[in-house]
Amino acid sequence: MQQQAFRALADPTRRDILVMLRKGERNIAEVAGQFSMTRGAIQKHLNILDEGGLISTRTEGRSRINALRPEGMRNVIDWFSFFDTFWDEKLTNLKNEIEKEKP
Amino acid sequence: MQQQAFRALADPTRRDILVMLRKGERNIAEVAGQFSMTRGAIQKHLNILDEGGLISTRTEGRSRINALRPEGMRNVIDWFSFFDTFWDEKLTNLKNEIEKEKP
DNA sequence: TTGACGTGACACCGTTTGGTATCATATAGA
DNA sequence: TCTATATGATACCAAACGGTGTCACGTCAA
Repeated sequence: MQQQAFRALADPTRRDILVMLRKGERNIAEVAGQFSMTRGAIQKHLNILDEGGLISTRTEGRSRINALRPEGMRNVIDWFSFFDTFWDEKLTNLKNEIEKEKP
Repeated sequence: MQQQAFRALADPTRRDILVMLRKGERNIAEVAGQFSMTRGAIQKHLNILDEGGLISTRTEGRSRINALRPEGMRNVIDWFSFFDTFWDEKLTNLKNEIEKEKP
């Protein structure tokens, strides 16, 4: 799953989608409207983001709503904590803060 | 360059190499010795990590020494600061701490 | 100088990825 | 019901990627 998250983040379009979703949830067509790319391509990107746990999706009528999933980023942050003691401390603290903020 | 860093992090072998380099710098053969993969493949991975700014390399005699480059991670952390205010504050503080630690 | 060693640079191959086009399904609304 | 809309699924293509093998070059040591 962590691997899926890193893979999802490797594509610039997908990172742009995440930045876009920061402003609020969107269905596939709305996301696709912001990119010069077909809906099919955007849908694939959204699927990959979902597999990486970076977004959550739910179906509402005939729309599929995509929303940011901040705790999915924890999988990425987790990895960074492998580094030296300095990083480890800083990132562990950060993770704890994120935990506390979760609803 | 930020894109190169994300791309470099997308491969599990490359992430393992970074974790390995945490223990100290290594030449190509030494890195390759830890993986069931040819030296050529490892060399390619090291090149990609270098392009992403995640490691630094220097030639010493006939050896090429690869070392972790923690500030290269900043390019990645920078991107995460695009998210919400909470994340922005936490990560900005983290970045500042890293800045202070730089020699 | 000779030879072993570490590396850089290619060429090559199979697989994956990014993107498009197309068809099928399901839902909202007149 | 009929129609337009939003999506899911699939096939397909070109390009990029992961990995191997090979050869040439520079460096260290005898």
